[in-house]
Amino acid sequence: MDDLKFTSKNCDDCPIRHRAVCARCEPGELTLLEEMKYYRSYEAGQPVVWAGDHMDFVASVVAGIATLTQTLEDGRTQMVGLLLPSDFVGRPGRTVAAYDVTAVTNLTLCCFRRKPFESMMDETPRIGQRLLEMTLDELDAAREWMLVLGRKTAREKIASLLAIIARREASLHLTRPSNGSSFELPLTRESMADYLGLTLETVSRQISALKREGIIQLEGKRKIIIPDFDRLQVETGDDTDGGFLA
Amino acid sequence: MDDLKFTSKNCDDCPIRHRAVCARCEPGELTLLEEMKYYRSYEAGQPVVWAGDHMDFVASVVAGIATLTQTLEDGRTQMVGLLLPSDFVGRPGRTVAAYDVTAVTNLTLCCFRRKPFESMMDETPRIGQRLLEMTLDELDAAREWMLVLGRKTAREKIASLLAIIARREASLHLTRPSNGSSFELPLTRESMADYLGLTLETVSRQISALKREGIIQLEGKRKIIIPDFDRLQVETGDDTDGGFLA
DNA sequence: TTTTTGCCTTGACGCAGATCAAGTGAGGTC
DNA sequence: GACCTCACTTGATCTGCGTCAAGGCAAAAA
Repeated sequence: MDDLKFTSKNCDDCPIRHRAVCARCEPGELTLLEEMKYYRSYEAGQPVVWAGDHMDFVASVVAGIATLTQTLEDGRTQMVGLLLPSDFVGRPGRTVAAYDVTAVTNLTLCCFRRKPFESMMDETPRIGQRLLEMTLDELDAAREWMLVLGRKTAREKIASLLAIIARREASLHLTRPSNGSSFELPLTRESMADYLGLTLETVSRQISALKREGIIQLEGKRKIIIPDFDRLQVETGDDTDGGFLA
Repeated sequence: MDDLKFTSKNCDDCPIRHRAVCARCEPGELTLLEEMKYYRSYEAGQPVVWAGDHMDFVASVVAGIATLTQTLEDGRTQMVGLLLPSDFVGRPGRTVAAYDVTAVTNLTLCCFRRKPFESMMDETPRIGQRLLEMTLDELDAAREWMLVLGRKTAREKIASLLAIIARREASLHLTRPSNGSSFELPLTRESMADYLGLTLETVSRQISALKREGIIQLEGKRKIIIPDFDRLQVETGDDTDGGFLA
């Protein structure tokens, strides 16, 4: 775990920046939240909760990456969400986890007990509004992923995933994805397969193919370099007019 | 179109029951909403909006069925949502439609101009709360569908769709899905294929197979009878312990 | 009545991706 | 140094579903 220092008593210099409850808040507005929050850490690979477990807290991701997955009885697994720092876990008004949550890397959560969080929400409409915004964004992401899962080829799926990670990586540095950008893959081949609705062998083969054709470069097994982002973008099968939503 | 009579001036006897804004509201609380609402009708097959269009209203479905779809440039189509009466269309804070919305049957929407709706939301936290709940439900549905799209076989996909429709149908009559229940399919084979990430031929073949094996019965092409709901449930591949979320 | 149109079914065939299986290579432990 | 394990790669084969093509049937149009 990183050496995060959790000393702040108000949101402005809170290092956590759990988007739902801290970003943009009025100074002093969230004193109660500050008082009821606490932290939990998980090792890479550890489960956070299992679907069906009782869950008496909601949380936001402080550091690390977690996944939301669903599993059929025969073991088939589908990842339904990827949780990055500032993402929200759990759902007000529900006491039972709907999905398996697993730490992919070492993970720190900033937790709030459910009950006080819910009454806080009642008193501070701002929190509910932020949560609504975030949930709508997640819904859009889920729907975009439905298109990927339902209609794209294995190759397009891989390209889509890489493009999404590259874009997200770039947005951390407040830039557009550019040529020559590189990043460390946070997921194993198997996790990628679970996200894309493929097998790990197919993931491996398609990554090899993209590499062979020079669309991506590999350093080791996990570091990806994208020499020409537009070329990768073409492989996703998406509209090329760069049409981001206004 | 049905002969709905839109005469009511408050929510209690409003025949519309747009869940987001009317259900459970305090009498008189939503007078402003009542004043700013208006209705639009669409014929079966008509587009409501195209992705990318400017959209100056939000709405809820009064009668009929609509679909949300996404399309790749080469024409591959994926349905990402099915809108039934009381479902909400559009999104506060966004002026551009993210998906194609199409009327499947004849359709009536109850619309609110965006601006007044948004200020109404600011003044009436209850509306935001309802919208958050609904959005979270939609998110769960989208994620459940990701599992269907990513990991289920064609046969399981069809069974899942039929089970969902049967359940929804039953809930309209406030019962659990029972043996011998029947319903009219609201979708063509092609729309089902778009929803399930299949081709219409595969949909047709799998429906024929389920019929041949007596798991479903057909009357005409659209009327489905389910002699034994548990047998259908088995075909979905889902957990059998009937585990609904608490 | 015949023709057209929209929606659906069924068959034959091919291929993308799953499955099964063997092998590689880096890091860790003894 | 020898051995193990874990993540990944690659090959051979199989198969579920897509693709292409030819009807069928009922309602609407002519």
